[in-house]
Amino acid sequence: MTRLTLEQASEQLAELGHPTRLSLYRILVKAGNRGMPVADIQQQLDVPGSTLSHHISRLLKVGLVVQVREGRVLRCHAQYERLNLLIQFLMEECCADERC
Amino acid sequence: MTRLTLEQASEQLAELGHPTRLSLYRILVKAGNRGMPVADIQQQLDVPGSTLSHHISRLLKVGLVVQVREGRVLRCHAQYERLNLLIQFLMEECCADERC
DNA sequence: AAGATATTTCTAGAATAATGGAAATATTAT
DNA sequence: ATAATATTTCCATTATTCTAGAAATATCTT
Repeated sequence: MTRLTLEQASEQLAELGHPTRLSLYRILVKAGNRGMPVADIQQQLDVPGSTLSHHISRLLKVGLVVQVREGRVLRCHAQYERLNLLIQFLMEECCADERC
Repeated sequence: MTRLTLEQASEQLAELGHPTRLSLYRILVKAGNRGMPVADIQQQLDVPGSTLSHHISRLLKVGLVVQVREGRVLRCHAQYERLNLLIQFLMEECCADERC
């Protein structure tokens, strides 16, 4: 994928637009390529499992996060590429006019 | 202001996370420094006035848009600085780990 | 002052999202 | 097979957001 549609971009923005999810996403960004198991995220965020799971699944749905199973642990990874596309989308046309 | 809090960032992201508002915001970004009157935006977006006003006020609330009255016209302007802060926030720590 | 224009505020109904406990599923260990 | 662990799915409740008509406000024109 090389470019987001308005729909895709607004969906992703909406998912990042929740404090718990934004925090979760940043934890994963910070965790880098090794990612992080759900349990570790939960420890950092201090929310009930079902709530956390709900938020993770929303980030999964829009492709900002990916999960890989490792035994009984599910490891989550931030999808940097998606964030880059989103930022690209936000900056598009930003200089169609004058200085920016 | 030089840095957003998580709360501020998530509020702004939530407001951009709606297709009509994202579209509206991009129209203003594209319009550049001269901005655009509400009526002109309405013509481009084709939504009822009260709906448009609601969306504009949400963007105003988080500082992504600013309005200046010119007679009976209200001219809207995108606040690029805010978007830059937001993008900065999203990219923070992005390379705390390895390649990015 | 009255009328026209631009836009907002009020209001209410419909839709969507957030939260978290309890039950279900998947995997590993004994 | 049973138990233990990790996580999700189900469910119901509460809260928030969306939408748009109608009324209100602000400004300009005559």
